[in-house]
Amino acid sequence: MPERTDPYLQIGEVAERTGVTQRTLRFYEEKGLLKPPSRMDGGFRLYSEADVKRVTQIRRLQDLLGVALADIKEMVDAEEMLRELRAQYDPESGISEKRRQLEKAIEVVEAQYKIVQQKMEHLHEMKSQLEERLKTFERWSGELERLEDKAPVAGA
Amino acid sequence: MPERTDPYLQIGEVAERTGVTQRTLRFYEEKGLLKPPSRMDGGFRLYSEADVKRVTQIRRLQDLLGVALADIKEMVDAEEMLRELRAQYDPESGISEKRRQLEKAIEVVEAQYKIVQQKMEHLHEMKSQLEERLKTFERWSGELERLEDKAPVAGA
DNA sequence: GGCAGGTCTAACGCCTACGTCAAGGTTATA
DNA sequence: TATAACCTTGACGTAGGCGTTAGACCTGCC
Repeated sequence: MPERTDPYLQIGEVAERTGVTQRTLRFYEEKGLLKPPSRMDGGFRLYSEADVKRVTQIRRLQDLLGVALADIKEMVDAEEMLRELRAQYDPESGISEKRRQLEKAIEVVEAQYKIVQQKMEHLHEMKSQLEERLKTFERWSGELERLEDKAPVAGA
Repeated sequence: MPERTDPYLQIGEVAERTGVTQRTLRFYEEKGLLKPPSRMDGGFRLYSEADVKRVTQIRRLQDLLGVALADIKEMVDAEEMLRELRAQYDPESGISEKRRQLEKAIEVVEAQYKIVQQKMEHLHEMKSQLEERLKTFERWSGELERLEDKAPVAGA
């Protein structure tokens, strides 16, 4: 009788593994970014590995794209729809419903894609500029060195 | 007698041209992100073109790097030091002082550079993943279409 | 010199994304 | 069965980044 369902995790472990606080996990749940996890009899939250992934995903979107949690909710909601789409893969019910969901998902992902692209372009520009500046600095540094050789520091 | 100094701008124009509010401009000044601009006799702020550039620079750092204004202050402070370095380009006074300033500037710019690089790497990953997903969506879309052909929508 | 429209400072407000108690219930282990 | 370690739900607090309002002042123009 193997209790092989999933190695469920308590909130503390999830917090440790994801690097966020327990408060943040409850907060995300409150805001609908994480679906309410299952519970032990006593009320303790039990998270799955999928939840852990979801959290790291959220953090990446926050950090990389710098978008608000409300927008991130849109994105993860779309993901959730996709899970459902993939799960109920019976071609029986609601094909047009599925099409609508799929189109919504495409929309969201494409929006995300555009943000990523724009960011990358702008970052590329910025990178070039920074490289320019670093080169300038090296030149200056060389010039300063020559000046120091000619006129050694006072007190030396 | 040409009054050719600089076409100085009032706060409203700067706000319009940079896309930030007047409040934001005063706020940045308060926080040391913008040096106190000159004033008209009556007290109205008079900004230069350099100030406009500074503002757009600040916004880019905010938007692209997502760093706090305090950190941005460090960056723009370094820039200011460089202006000074470039301005007083007499090799007379304080060579070692200049070296220190230059090294500080290099430090700041390199830090910024690393942030940019990391962001770009992560964004690149994310981009690949998004492309994968879009391909998957296209496949699904095709499958759905075939299903719809076989079993036309109810009500048609 | 009077009016419209722009600007000034000061001060309080607000939203986001959590931090930080407090008081009490749960679980595992000895 | 008791005790340490963990978790629960409130509820208030906070930091950053401005928004908004009030009341007064300036500027340009007729």
